[in-house]
Amino acid sequence: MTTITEPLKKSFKAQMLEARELAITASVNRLLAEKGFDAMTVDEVAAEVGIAKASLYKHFNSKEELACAAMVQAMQKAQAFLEELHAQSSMSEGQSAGKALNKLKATTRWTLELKLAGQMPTLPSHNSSLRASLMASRPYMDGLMNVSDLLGSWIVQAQKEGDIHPALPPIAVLYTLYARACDPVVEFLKMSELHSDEEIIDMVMSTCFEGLVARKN
Amino acid sequence: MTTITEPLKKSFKAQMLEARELAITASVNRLLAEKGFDAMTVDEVAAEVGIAKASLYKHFNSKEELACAAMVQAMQKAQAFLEELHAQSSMSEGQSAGKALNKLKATTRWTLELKLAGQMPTLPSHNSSLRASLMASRPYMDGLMNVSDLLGSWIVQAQKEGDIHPALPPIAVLYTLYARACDPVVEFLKMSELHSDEEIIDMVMSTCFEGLVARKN
DNA sequence: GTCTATAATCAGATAGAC
DNA sequence: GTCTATCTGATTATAGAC
Repeated sequence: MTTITEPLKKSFKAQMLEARELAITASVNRLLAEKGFDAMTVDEVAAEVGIAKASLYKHFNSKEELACAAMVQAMQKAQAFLEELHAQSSMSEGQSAGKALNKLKATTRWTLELKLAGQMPTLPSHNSSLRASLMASRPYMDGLMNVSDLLGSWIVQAQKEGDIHPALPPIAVLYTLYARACDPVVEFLKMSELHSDEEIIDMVMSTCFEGLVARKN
Repeated sequence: MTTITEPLKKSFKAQMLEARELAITASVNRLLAEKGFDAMTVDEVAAEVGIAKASLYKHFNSKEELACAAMVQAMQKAQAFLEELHAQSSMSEGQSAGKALNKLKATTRWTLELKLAGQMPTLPSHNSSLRASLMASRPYMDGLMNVSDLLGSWIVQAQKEGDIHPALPPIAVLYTLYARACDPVVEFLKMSELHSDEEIIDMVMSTCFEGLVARKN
């Protein structure tokens, strides 16, 4: 009777496939964080996953698709984090945790922690084939829109609450926060080995939100 | 009589050579700013300079040397700018222009202007063969030391004057300023075409020095 | 020193057996 | 779907004539 076994079989195979692809995107994500898209080779990915390069190409049609899948996964993680934060803050209306600025700070801190842990995939700074692929990827763009909308609303709210400089266009604030995901200051400070990860995060957070100039208030 | 003509001849040839190499580094500098080291091909450089690729390799032994020469030239330009600033401020002791913070701001603004003009060569964010070559290049490292020393002294002075946040290690401030040379926020804002170059610079300057958070003082 | 032509290498992608 | 072996194209670098 195939009516019973077939669906189960299919589901099992699908699970194996999904697991394999998750292992792949995890490796890609790590390599993308470590060396970036250009320096990452498909051979390396295959070696790290432990399968042949040709097998990779059964799952993904190109190096760009490979990287896209990893970026989409990372974007989904970001979405999950933001939604969690959103849900938490709804339960603490009026309290400090509910303040928009604090949500922005928590997000930025999370980003820096991810980066220091070597788990933040980095986009090429210049235009490249990967950029084009990402812009053509619905799941990625949807995720990006989602994240940007939520962060954007927090930025506007924080400006209303007088916590974020009101003269700055929200888009500029958004970009400034996004830029923390690829801030070279983090790597430089890490390389200097003079500070702990926590200290590095605190310094970058401070320069980002408080600025370099001393405050008198 | 070779005693008269020879030196002149030699000097002329040397001048031609220097001019040619200046044309080369200028092209490399532009391409480095536009697409970065990895995406820049030696063929492109040759095409833009208007000579054969093999001729390039008579002047420079590798792609890395080519890029190094351009980076050294850019570094020298920076040195010249800083020294000019230093000399100017010596003549206006006690005045606003002589304040260390203002020199740091002027330097940052100059960096952003260069970047917006497409004349700021960008290093690969991750380790690469170029990094190794630069670290092995005496003229580059000498220039970097020079620039860092001068900026470092201004940072310390600005902290003494109470203008820069005193809790920040000077090295963190230095890195934060260096990072403006490859700040993706500049490109993102430029691409959005919502703001003029001046506005972009003002926004980046503001977030860098004043921070995102509103100031009450 | 400049050129044309070519070598050498590396990395993305594919063929075809199993 | 996975493998080994191979193709293809791009790119760095060089040989050798002038």
